Amino acid sequence: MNIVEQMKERMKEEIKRAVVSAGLAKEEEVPDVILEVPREKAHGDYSTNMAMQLARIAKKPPRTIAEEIVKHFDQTKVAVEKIDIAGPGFINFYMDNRYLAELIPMIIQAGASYGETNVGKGQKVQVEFVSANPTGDLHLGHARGAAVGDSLCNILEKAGFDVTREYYINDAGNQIYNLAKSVEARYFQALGIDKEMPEDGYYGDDIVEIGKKLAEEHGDKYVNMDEQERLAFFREYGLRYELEKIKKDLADFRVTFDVWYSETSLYTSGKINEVLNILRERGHIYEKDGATWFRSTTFGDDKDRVLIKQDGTYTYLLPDIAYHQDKLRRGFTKIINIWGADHHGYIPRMKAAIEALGYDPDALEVEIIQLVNLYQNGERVKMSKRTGKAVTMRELMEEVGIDATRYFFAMRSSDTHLDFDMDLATSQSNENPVYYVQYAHARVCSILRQGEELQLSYEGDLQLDYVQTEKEIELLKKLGEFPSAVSEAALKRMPHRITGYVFELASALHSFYNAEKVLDPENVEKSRARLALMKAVQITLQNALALIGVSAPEKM
RNA sequence: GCGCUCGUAGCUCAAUUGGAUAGAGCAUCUGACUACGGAUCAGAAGGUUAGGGGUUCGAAUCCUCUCGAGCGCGCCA
Repeated sequence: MNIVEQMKERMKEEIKRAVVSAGLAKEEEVPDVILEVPREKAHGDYSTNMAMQLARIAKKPPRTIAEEIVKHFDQTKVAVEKIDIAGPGFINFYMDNRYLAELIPMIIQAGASYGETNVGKGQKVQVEFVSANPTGDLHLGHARGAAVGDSLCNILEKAGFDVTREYYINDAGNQIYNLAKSVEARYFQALGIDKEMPEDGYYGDDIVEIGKKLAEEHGDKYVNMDEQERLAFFREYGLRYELEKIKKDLADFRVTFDVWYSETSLYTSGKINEVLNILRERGHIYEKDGATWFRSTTFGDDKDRVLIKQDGTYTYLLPDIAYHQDKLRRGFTKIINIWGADHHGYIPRMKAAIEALGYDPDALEVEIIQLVNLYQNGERVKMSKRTGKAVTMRELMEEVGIDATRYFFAMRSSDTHLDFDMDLATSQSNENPVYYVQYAHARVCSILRQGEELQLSYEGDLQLDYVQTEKEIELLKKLGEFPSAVSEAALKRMPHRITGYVFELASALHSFYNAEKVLDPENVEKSRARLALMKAVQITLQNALALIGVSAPEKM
């Protein structure tokens, strides 16, 4: 807990004490004190709505209550300079903000760990994201999921959760058969032999590549082979090729996973049969029309769901239920799935399954990522899976750059539709917010370099009294907010809060920079104190950018 | 037809989850120290939060209806 948070806690306690000693409510009746930073600067540094909340309990008008609270509030206990009552009964506190300078040495000492909190209390959380089928290139939507998922994981870790990142590989079922058939067709075509693509084939360039590669490496070796044998080989080959490509794309996007979980492994390990038996024993299974059904309507789903088809094969749902049971058995008390919007209708049946297995359905949380529309040259680029003409994640990284792409996706709340403007994201100008933040960092680095050249050090004893102008106080406040920004973003699963935070911090830095000089050869102590402030800003910018997977360049 | 998500400045998005005069960026307009890096800063203008009704001290946020958009509604994954 840093100084800002400590002060906030002390303020809350003092407000509560004042309420009780004013006789407005008994100790146990006092609602949780909400202490906010008002939007308006004119409303002070902190503000509470306690008087309004007490209106019902104390049976008095809010403004009267506010006056009594203020009367009993001991300013000397906390660094409060002035108190106002405003509007319908807000109590506004104006602080003596000199204490904030203590943040500087604290942040420098914390270094890369600054911003860490323990709101997660070590809770074991599993986050499953991307999980794209290994049948083609990752595209725009996957990129958004990857950026949001990875940022969320970073944030959760920073906030004290024990996070496992997981990718579910759909390497079983129909689509993999289609992959094998598609590879087969492209292989024959590469050899100049006419062969039709399967009906639900994959038309991406990557499959064409695989066909060529196979033809080059193995010639016509597979042409006359037994079809089953041939398809089995192509299946494995295609799968491995696609998976390696996905891993490479994601790693280059700065996204790595702890676990790559194979759907096929659920078949071979017997976990599918096991979960089926459990559901059966619990009475949630029935047979109808030659198929096996899960009575998910018992748990609020629209209709019951087929688990085993007439032909004896499994639907997608069954292994997925087994997978989710496995997650819970591994000791995760919270499992977060990040899904594309086209899967949102799937949530009720998955929750139903978890409940049917005897777990709390709230253990599963699904974050929906809305679809991305791509615009280029002012026109909407329509995506098509069939023609393989979708913009791939690889293209996006190469054309737009990793920093800009990750920042752009992390910037927006993920539950809204997103228009991705390629021209804007590619432009290396002030239209692009990522440069604004990175520029702030480069600027700070530059100042620190020049401080070194002048033989000025921020190490050792500092005279922090020099840090006191309005711009510096603003900057310090922002620095102090970082840990609570992390906690908020983690608890509300909102990575875009961090993007917002880092932008505000950059803004405070630029504003300070234009108003005050850091290096003043005439005043060594002042320069040193301000250099230390710059160091604290540098650390915080780096830590915040790291959370969203954006680099912090020293020069641009 | 039913369900889910959504509709906020000209554009792209926020809004501390029910709080004060709804905020940023871009675009537009006016300015800035012969620049510790001008990819910056200071300021102006821009709104009936799609629309109506309701709940209460108080609503962009909760309830309801209408309009509009996207996505679902398979023994596909």
